[in-house]
Amino acid sequence: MPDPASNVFAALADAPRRDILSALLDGERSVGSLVDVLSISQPQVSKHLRVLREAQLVRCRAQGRRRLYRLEPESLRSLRDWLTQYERAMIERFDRMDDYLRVLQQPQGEK
Amino acid sequence: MPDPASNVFAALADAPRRDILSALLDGERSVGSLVDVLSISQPQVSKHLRVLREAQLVRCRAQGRRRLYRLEPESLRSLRDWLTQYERAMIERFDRMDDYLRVLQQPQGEK
DNA sequence: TTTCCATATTCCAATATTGGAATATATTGA
DNA sequence: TCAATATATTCCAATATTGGAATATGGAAA
Repeated sequence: MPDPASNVFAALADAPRRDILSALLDGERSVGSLVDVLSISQPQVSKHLRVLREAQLVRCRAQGRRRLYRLEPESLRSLRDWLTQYERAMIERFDRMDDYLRVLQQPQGEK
Repeated sequence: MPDPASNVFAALADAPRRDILSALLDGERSVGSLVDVLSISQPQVSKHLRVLREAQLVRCRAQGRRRLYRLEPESLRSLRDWLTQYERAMIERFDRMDDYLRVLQQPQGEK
């Protein structure tokens, strides 16, 4: 899965990983602290963190023998950018016509 | 993968499926029209559409023997809502302190 | 009804992902 | 150096996902 967008979505497609991100919402946390908060084994947490790291969704710094993980805003921002184009397209269509007219709309792009 | 959020992210984790969504940006399209635009086989397109349908990312209506697919705004909107909580948390933190202070910040939630 | 066209489904082999258990690495303290 | 702590990695069996080929379904036209 080489392209960055696929990595991000695949990383987010697993509930335990979203739980990890959610636990990082209020700031940096060590791996052990994540193990305590979530009910996942330490090796699993480390594996999930690796996936999140490779998707650039989290960043990690060492402090003594702990690794402190925090959210990486950049990756979430590019996700938002991806979403924005769809929202814009929807809004344009909603602006152009109401629901009733949309039902009557001809399909586009047929050969 | 039973929860809706995981379904949405998993559906988006595949580039061909994002290509399909992108092709639907300017309106409804039949399956055959998608096969022409993207370079994927018809059975593959149908399979991808099924995944997108089950994630509620697209809707389908029949017109004669064709199936016309279009984007489903609701699902994208809930994705945006999920994102928003992270953006809010980031913005709050950025408002509270600049980068230099963030480096000095104590980790939270240690036992 | 028979045939054609558009789409969906099934089967299969290859590949990827998951969780658990065990183990490895690295840092700290005695 | 040795032991303890924190985290990461590896190995394995089970399960899931992918693409291709073949086939099935269902509507439309003759």
